[in-house]
Amino acid sequence: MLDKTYRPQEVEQRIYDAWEASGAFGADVTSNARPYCIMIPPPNVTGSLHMGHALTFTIQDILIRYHRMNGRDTLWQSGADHAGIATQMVVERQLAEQGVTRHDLGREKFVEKVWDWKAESGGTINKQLRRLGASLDWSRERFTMDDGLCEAVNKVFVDLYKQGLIYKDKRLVNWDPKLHTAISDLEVEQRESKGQMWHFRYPVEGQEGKYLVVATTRPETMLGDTAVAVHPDDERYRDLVGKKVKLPLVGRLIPIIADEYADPEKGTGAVKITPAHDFNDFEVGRRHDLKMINIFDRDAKLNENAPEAYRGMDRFEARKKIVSEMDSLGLFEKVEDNDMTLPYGDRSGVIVEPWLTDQWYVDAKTLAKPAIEAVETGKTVFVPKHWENTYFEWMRNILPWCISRQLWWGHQIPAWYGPDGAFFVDYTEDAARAAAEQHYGKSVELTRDPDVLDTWFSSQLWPFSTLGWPEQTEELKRYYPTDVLVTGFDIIFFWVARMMMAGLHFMGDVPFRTVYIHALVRDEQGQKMSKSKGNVIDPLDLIDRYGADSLRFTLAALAAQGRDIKLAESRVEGYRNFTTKLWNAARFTQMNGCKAETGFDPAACTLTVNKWIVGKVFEAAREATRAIEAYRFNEAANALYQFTWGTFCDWYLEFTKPIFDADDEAAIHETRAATAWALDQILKLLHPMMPYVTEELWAQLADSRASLLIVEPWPAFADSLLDPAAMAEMDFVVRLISDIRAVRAEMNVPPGAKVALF
RNA sequence: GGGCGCGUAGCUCAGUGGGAGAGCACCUCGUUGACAUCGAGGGGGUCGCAAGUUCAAUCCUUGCCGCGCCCACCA
Repeated sequence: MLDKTYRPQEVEQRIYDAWEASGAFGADVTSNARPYCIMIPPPNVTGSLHMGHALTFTIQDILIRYHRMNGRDTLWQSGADHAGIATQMVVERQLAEQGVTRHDLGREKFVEKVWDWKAESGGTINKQLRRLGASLDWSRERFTMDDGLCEAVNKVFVDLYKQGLIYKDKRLVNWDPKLHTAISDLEVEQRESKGQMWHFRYPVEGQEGKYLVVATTRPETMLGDTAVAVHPDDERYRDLVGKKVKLPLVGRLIPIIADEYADPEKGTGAVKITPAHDFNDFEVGRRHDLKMINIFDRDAKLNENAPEAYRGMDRFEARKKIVSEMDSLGLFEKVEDNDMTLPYGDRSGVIVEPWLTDQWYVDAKTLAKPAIEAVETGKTVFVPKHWENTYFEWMRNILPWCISRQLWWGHQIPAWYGPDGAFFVDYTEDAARAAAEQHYGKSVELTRDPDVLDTWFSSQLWPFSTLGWPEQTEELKRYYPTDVLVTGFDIIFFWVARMMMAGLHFMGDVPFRTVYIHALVRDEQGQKMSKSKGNVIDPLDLIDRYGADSLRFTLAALAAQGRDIKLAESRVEGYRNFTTKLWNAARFTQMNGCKAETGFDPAACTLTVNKWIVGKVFEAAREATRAIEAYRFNEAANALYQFTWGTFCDWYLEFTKPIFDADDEAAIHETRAATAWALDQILKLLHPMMPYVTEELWAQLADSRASLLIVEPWPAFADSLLDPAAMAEMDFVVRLISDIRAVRAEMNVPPGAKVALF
């Protein structure tokens, strides 16, 4: 006999272990079944399960379990991302506690430390994913820095280089002065900020007492000014073009140039040009062949190109000093408040600095073309569709992708430098050496480029690198392109777009047929969850208290398309009650001797009430199927919830009571079988969303039957199962009883008292 | 500046060209038998505002207001 309540804490672990041990999660590359593949968005190796993970992996697991039950050979590829910056920061922080920096250790030792850290702490999220019930193929777990994946990264880099799609360039990058690395545009976060705009007088050369007034939000960069620009049509300054101003504090003479970049409406109409420290100024500098004077070091402190008094000074201190110096020279005109957005590094939280460095770039514009076309022609479809606009918008305006990072943890760039700085990019050091020898006519000392690649450079290969590429494996042939990618909108640019580009370029086909973009999970008030706000709901805590199934079902029920999920704990509680309800319904059937009967034919039921529940099962199954196929998980969840509670428990089980209490053996027999059958269908239908409780009930309701997960097909029925006459009759009875109850309530008829209706 | 999404019951959210819904919360009644993590019943909403299309609009169109997000720019 079943216990009175379901206690998930006591069964989940055991069930998961049994599933995993059975090998049922594994893909079978030799199978004749149609494949179905989802690539897990590899969580950061530093990660631990947060609510966003819980949502995305629940959805993926629902899809995987659903298709597995439908007989597909499912591959849900597991693995983790090495997460360059994030991981390096974690390990550096640990070292800092011991008063050690990575430079004290040296590169090799440091990287060793990171691997040690990974071995010890890197598996956290995988344990947590198991608790959620995720049926990933753990046997194929990959890491973005596995040997095979490293080889793929290496090949992609060298191939693209040889195709002219990767190149080295000296230009401005977003420099993170805290982490001492370049970052890509996407890793820069624009934040609103109240700034100020200062107006300074630059004395015009040879015209005593005449000034050109420039406005700037960044006074400290004036030390690197190499021109002042005015608009060619600006009457106010026309006579000054071609003349020079004397840069205060520095003494350098810099030209006044005409360039359309200067906007007469903004500031004073005259803009100082600092080509080495501003993206727009850089372009102006290129057009006018201006000198580029770099005045910052890697910490964004003033360097030797600044006047002596400023050297070594932090950029913001320098700003104050410059303003006060200009003031005392009588060259400060005014300052006004100015709202602006400032660029912050998304990892470091400090303001990034445009800085002139040598970096490696991908020609994303070229790679984007087929990726745009693939979505335009529907080879890959976004669900919901409107995310395609976001994708197009970014892809059509894509800029070169800076892929080199000045870090130690990651894929080191396969480029080697000769003594004179000439470089050789090749698949192996030997090949590079050979190329160098040919170039120099002798063997020379080579040094490898110390930089590593942006983490996303390797994750963009995930859909095929995990399948063994560049080897032409059976897996690659079988599972690529994958069926669906499930992810949040926040990484459409970082990851989805880049997988599209890489997949099309190297595999000649899209990496996935469908991209399902789900919502963000927010707190009850709609705030983004964050540690600093203290509003984080920990999915593991919810699993502890309510069970994994309750959390999963809640997330599925709230996962409507096109809206963020505001998670209220009361919802989880409500769905926990649902699992209890289901459990007790099963207990009821057990108490009444209902057992699954082999060979039971639902179409052969004779009692109207049984025909009715068979028809209702049919309708629920049809609706759940339709909803899951359409990625409408909330509709599937609600349909099954309403059917299980509102139809099966509230009505059908009540109707069976008088049958079981009477002594019509034939009726009792049929009803027992029908009840057991209907409940079995419910367990199967709920299994993708609530795998644990359904598996436990499946095992307890009949002796020695095999795991629900392993053998049971998803319920699909012929239309003939629906008996319209029985459905109409019973629906009428249900409505009639409801009405009678309402009337009795309205008339205040005491329970048990009889009332005549006319 | 460009784009996207959202405003439905006290709260969290579904939904549809023709009856306005669910869960939670609230009120009334009910515990010997599947389930109080429950059952039966109930109160509560001019579906953001305005105009238009339509026999009919919460739903379609336009405008406005409010909220959120993304991208770009920012001397």
